[in-house]
Amino acid sequence: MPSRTYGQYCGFARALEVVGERWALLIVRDLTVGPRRFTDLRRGLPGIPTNILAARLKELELDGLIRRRVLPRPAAGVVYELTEYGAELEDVVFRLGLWGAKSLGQPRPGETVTVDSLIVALRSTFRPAAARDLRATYELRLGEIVLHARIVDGALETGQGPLEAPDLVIDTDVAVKALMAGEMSPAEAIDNGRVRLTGDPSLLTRFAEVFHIPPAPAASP
Amino acid sequence: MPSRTYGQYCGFARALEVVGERWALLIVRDLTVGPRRFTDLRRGLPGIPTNILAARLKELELDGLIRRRVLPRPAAGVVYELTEYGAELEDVVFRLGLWGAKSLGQPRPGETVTVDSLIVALRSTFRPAAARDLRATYELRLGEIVLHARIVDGALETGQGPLEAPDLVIDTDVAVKALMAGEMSPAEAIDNGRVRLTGDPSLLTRFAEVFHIPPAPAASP
DNA sequence: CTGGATCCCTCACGATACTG
DNA sequence: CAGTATCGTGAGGGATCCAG
Repeated sequence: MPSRTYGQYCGFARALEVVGERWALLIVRDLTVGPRRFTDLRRGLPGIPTNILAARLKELELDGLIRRRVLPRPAAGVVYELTEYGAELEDVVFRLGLWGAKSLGQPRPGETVTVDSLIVALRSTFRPAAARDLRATYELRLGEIVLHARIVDGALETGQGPLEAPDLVIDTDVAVKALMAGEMSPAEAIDNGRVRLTGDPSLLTRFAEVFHIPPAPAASP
Repeated sequence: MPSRTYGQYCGFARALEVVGERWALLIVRDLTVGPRRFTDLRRGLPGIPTNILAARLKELELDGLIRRRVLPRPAAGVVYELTEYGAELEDVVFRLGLWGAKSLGQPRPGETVTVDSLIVALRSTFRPAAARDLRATYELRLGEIVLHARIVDGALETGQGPLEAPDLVIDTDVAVKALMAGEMSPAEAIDNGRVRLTGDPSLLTRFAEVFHIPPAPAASP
């Protein structure tokens, strides 16, 4: 049952046969953040039918991208995690995400933001060069969503949830995308109330430099 | 009619909404090689229904990835070509193709090879560093498929069809993949007759160095 | 509660025929 | 050559149910 094929002996076509099915790459995206339970994935993929999620997980496991692991006691349960082969897709996920971010205007009705997609957004926009001389911890809040980033020596660590004593808490909404894309300056963002800070305000400028969505090229009609 | 959506405000999800539909990225793949007519694309995508091809082209044009251009006389006709935004996907196509190439075993029954997919394969596996001191022209033949590559000063030029006086003509079949992946040495390839050469045989070794599929990591079960 | 399996319904896709 | 029209099929959407 090798899902639908393209009939071409070609690496790229083969890649699409493996991860080109609907939802598949979104599952991979969330798993690049870390191992996840069935229910975690379901929460992170609003609207995915459970049968589809189960089917994709089976296919991805069969193709060697993910591994199903039964947790030892007392945690009990099952997690899915990327194999090394699956993890090699991280870079593609990052680049495709950056490319797609350029087409992100305003959220459409009903669109939500998930923790893991935001973590991926931070990791994919992270510019080590711009973070060389920075040592800071951030806590980012978008409504219910809370996550954190720790920057040390040009390296980035991210995770869900709050931090004990972050250098800066950024309380915001989807406007953070405009900030990261350079469409809104930190000063503007504060002035119009789209971000509210707790901590060292100068770290917001660094944030926008370190997590940066490159601008789209001029439209060619 | 923004095809099916994922309901997430996320650059990556948006990217999949734009190019995640079946066939869409294969069309982009072929267009990275150059402008193509409807019929060219159809030939390069064996089995694509014409209504699907037409629908994808409309969607991709609407999303600003491709441009429909009516050729001036006397050529007459219509070509599709990537816009600058669409062309930014080239790198993702290359990387995904390399990743997928690792899962390419033997061709499955009925699988074909197309010119443009082979050109993309050459361009994505090309290693400028390995070609620094090389100046050579290759003609590659796989059955009916004929294409060429010209390497000058670490730069690569590719195209369909033969060349006037290539330094080396490589007459082969899908085994060329094993050669590029390092699974078969140039000597072996010649010995077992999977490649037949016309020209300077030593250039075959350079070919395998310059166009190289990196090996897969050890399987992690 | 997690981790799915099962059902039905719809629409995107596949195959083919046909037209400007 | 460059598509449009038609129609059948199966993957995906959505709700519900079940076992450990």
